Amino acid sequence: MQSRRTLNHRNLPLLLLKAREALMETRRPALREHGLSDQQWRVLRVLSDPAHDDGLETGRLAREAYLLGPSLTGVLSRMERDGLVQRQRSELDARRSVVRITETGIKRATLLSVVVESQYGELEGRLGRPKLNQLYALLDELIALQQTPLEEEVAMTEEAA
Amino acid sequence: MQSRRTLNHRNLPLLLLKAREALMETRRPALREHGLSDQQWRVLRVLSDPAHDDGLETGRLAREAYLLGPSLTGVLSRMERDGLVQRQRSELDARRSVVRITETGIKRATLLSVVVESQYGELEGRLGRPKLNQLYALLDELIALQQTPLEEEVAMTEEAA
DNA sequence: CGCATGTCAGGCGAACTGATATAC
DNA sequence: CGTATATCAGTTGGCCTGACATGC
Repeated sequence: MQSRRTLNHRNLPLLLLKAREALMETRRPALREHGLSDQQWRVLRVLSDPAHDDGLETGRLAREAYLLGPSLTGVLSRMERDGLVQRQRSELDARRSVVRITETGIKRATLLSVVVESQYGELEGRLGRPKLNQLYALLDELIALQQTPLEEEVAMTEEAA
Repeated sequence: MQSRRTLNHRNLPLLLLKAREALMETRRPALREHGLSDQQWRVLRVLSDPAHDDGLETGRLAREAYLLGPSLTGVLSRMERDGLVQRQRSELDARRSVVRITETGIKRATLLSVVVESQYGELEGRLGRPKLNQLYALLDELIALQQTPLEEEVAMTEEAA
């Protein structure tokens, strides 16, 4: 017999949150020592890719750093205040804003990358490369799954298009 | 050759965040329709376990719902305002506060459980039970890992104890 | 007394919605 | 014209630290 109002499944979102927090617990102190919030580090990490040295539109940056537009605006103004990035209007399309990492930002990112990389090394050593890859794969699949709408909805969307 | 300031690993915390958000994207609308924040639902879910019908200390509740003490205080006062829970001082130990779910809270939780359960069913159907279990296991292991300090630190801690 | 428990106070960064300039 | 882009304005809920009252 089934007891009333019982949830039969494990709490997957909570499990994901805990796993993330478990990782961030070792990473956060390093970020904070260098004056970065979680979101600022996500942004800096994207911009520190040399491929973006010529700047990146905020729209694309928001997608890659997984932030909403208005949140990114706030994050960027704090980072600009701290000399980590620079913003300027695009010359080609004046609606767009382009963000570029500064030398200070590069130094900060380089420093932190070393720490983060070493923490990945530690993790790999403990969990093992195969399991880590397995985890990546499962997460990728889970994310892709949720982005695939149900069939009825797909049909409707395609009809509308 | 290695390019400068490159991060060689995938961004696992971000991946975990995206996976969580992917799940919550389908769950959140239901929560919001019933006037619950993510954290409120975590709390309600714990309290809706019939085993806690006689109340739960806020300390234990905080651990189980994965919230910090002061955050829980705020969450609970909003939930009390909305008639979902009741708080009262423990009679045995007047330092402690005991939270109990109300009838309204039970109804709300029961309703939402149905939705959430059906979403798990959907997920299982798409991802497959084996992979889901694999994911649980990997996340459990990851969480446990990070809770295990390094050996030196273990030694130091035990020495201190 | 020291210690544990919960709450309060206050500041903060970010989520989020809706409105607004701007320019394609 | 309508659409797209970024920002602004403002509210909110929660994180977090430090202090505090209370009672073990």
